[in-house]
This record gives sequence, C-alpha cells and structure tokens, in this order.
Amino acid sequence: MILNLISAVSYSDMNAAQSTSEERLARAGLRATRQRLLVLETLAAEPHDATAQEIYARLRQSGEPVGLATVYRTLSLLGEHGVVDEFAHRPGETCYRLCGEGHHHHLVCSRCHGVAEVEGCEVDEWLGKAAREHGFAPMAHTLEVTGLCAECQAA
Amino acid sequence: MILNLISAVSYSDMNAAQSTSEERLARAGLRATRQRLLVLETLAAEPHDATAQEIYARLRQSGEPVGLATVYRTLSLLGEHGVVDEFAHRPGETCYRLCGEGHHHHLVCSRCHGVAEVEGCEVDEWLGKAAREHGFAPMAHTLEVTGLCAECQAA
DNA sequence: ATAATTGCAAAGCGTTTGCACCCTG
DNA sequence: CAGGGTGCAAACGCTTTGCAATTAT
Repeated sequence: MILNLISAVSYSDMNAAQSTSEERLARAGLRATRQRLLVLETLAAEPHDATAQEIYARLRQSGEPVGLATVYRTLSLLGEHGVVDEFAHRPGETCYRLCGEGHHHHLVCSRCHGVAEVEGCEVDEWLGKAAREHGFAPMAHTLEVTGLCAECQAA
Repeated sequence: MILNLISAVSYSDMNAAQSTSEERLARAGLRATRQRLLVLETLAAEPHDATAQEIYARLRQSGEPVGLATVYRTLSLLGEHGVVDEFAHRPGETCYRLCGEGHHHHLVCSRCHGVAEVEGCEVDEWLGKAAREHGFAPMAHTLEVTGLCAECQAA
C-alpha cells in the first residue's frame, strides 16, 4: 500500500527533507488523499525531475494507478502550494521535483538528466548592482546549469 | 573554460544588434527568403520576446502573411543557427528573441513582460567552485530574473 | 536547373475541462 | 454529511509533418 519511503533528499533541514508525505500535505493545508500521497512518494523516489506523464507511467506500472488528469491536477496544486518545484527546461512539458528547503540551484546533466542541488548562490550581490542601474526591482531568479555529471564524463 | 554558447555565432567584427536581416541570414549560411526576412524584422521590432503564434499574428495583420508552419520552422531554424535566442519560461510555448552578442542575462518584468539585457555576470566564479565539488562539468547556464521594471513599479 | 522552402491541412502531443461518482475531514 | 477530489473522455492549444507548388541560388 502506501509506504513512507525514505526521502532521497537526505541531509540538512529537519523540517522538510525528512517530512513524510502526509506532513507535507498537512503543512500546505491540503487533503491527504491516496492519489496525492502516491504522487508525492513517486516524486520522492525519482532520481531527477519528472513530468506528469512520467509520474503517471510509474504509478501505472506500480500497480497503483491514478488517473492522468489527477496527476496533472495534483502536481499543479502541489506546485502552487510550494510543496514541489516546477520548471520548464523542456519546451512543451513541465517538470516537477521535490526539492530541499532554502534557496538553491540545479546542475542538470544533459546526458542522464540527473539533477544535483547546489546550496546558496552569489547572484544577489551582482544582481543588486545590475538591477539598480536599470531601475529594476528583482523579485525572484532562476539559475540553471547544464553540463555533464561525474558519471557521464567518464562514459 | 565554462561557457560560450554565443561565441560560435560570431567571428563578426560588427555588432550584430546593428546588422541587417540579410546579413544575419548570410552569416548563418541560410537562404534569404521573403518569409525569413519578415520574421526577423518582426522579431527586431518586438519590445520583448515573442512566441511563434505572436509573430504569425503580427505578420498577418501587417498585410504580409506568412504560413504558420513557416513561422515555426523559421524560428526553430534561426534558433539552431544562433541567430535568435530561444527560451521557455512559459510552459507550453517557446519564446524567441533577437539578442545582442555576448554573454548576458535577462531582467523580465512580470507585469509588462518587457525584457532588459544585462551584460556580463559573475556566475562563473561561484559556479566553478560549486561544480568542482560535485565533479560536474558545466557547459552552459541560463539566469533569468523576474521582477518589476521601472515603469511598472510606478503603476 | 534543382535542391531548398513554403503553404495548407491533417495529425501529434501534452495538458485542461465538464460532469457524474467517490471519499476525506 | 457536505464539499472537495477523482476518473473518464472529449476538447484544447501549441507544434509538427506530408506533400504538391513555389522560389532562391
């Protein structure tokens, strides 16, 4: 049935990184349905970010089918509530990922598509100066690095 | 060692921002068709990045209609050849923009969707260190800042 | 001349939505 | 028990593709 798999995100933050799926939902003020829990567990088990279609496929072959529309609605909802991060590095489809807390950026391998999180960044200082010159008021930023991970460099 | 997505484009001594559409195409080794020139002109006149559909609509109301499929094919081709920059900050559609040469990043206004280019960045230094710790070999990066431009802050 | 390019319409695909039924709180 | 959640299938919107006609070099 519904297991509380150990999150792939291990270190740091007691709050989120080690939370159960129930806790994550409760914290967001969302109902804990079978489907939502399954989507969260699946996402937690993903080595990299996943699309709605991929999550749907995983659930289907795991013998715990969830409607495709529900997967879409769930991921979108979780995204809105900050439970998962959503981003679109692929045109035509949205990717989702269960991230650690705090500001971080991603190192995305262009070969295996694995994702590594990097804590902190020094964009703000540079950005503050650049923005001031343009009279621009920054509210958020995304930095995504593509390249080859250690394993894929060997191959 | 890190990034040079744009350098491949130019051995040109002149600033691309001032090139004619014909020159841009010639430099990329592409045929100068009526449709491609029109697409480039339209893109050059855009205050911010535009989707294929938007370009199509502009051309249509300008009395110089170009087939929708052609607009898609042209933008994609120009993107491949580095004549235009393509990016997907909106899920479900690809945006295109005729950018200046050299490494830069964008300040995108979330209200009017205007785009300001910011020259240079200090990501590399930070990135080099972070990447080394992960054994990651960075090849390119994208940094996008969202916020409010000067005009929209007033309103 | 001839190989590339275009336009049209149909097909593809990821995503959203209407509605009746089900389940959580 | 009431209102949110779900599943199914149809609808959508953006993008791609097959093919015959057109055009750049």
